[in-house]
Amino acid sequence: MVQYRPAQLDFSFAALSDATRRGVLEQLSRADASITDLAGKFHMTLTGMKKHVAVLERAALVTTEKAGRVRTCRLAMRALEEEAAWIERHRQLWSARFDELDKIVEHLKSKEKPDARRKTR
Amino acid sequence: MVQYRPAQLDFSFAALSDATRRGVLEQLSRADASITDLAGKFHMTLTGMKKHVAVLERAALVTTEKAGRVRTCRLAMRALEEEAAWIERHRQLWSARFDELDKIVEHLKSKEKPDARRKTR
DNA sequence: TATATACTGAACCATATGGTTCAGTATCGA
DNA sequence: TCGATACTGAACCATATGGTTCAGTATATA
Repeated sequence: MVQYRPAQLDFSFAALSDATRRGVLEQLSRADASITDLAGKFHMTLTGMKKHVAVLERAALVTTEKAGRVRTCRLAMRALEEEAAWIERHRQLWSARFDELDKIVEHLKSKEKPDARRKTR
Repeated sequence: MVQYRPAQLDFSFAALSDATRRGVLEQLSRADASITDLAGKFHMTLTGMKKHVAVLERAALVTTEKAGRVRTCRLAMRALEEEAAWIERHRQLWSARFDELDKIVEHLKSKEKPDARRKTR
């Protein structure tokens, strides 16, 4: 039931492109935290941190829930599955392509061997 | 010898956060291409496509070389290794954390069983 | 040599991002 | 009930992004 709208990957890769937000994810992987906790840890105003958390929520990497005054942030269960899938798919495509190139290079090398030392560049 | 400056991940995740650029990577995984090729394929001006390619180069996902009039774009060999590593590391951290939560949930469930049907929410 | 091709760079535009401050509102605890 | 705490929202700011047009420069080609 996961929506594969292209925008989803846009949002999650964009969310991962900021070191503070990657830090927040790392932090949340250790323990849930409030906005105040996170703002303190990353030396930032509450408002600033709230924006980062909003970006992580939009990317569905984090969920939050407010109880009383405190909004608690936690990792989303599905976190990073889609992103890992995209990257893995492409790594495979590409390594296939590089294997091809390797073969071509090997082929060229074997043809060169007979009269080596022709053009170095 | 790969530089692990934090900015590198910033650049590569940012590069991946745009559907056009992901499309360009996909295209390049099939064959090298000139700026003109790519601009045509993605219905964009040369100048616009050149900017996207510049972003992919900054992220070290693509390399380019100019021969005569034509600049040829190709995938960088190292492409996506670092990004995949980051994501995998975190997927592991997080699944560990979710396993913990599962245990806690199981524990609570077993305690609840005696008098189930308490609070549905 | 003249023309077409392929790119490059500057300038511009609208919108997004990453941060702030300031002025609230809501809730907790003494 | 009063003060402190925790967040929220609006407004602002500088810079980045994703695109364009226009005016070049360099290279192929007829």
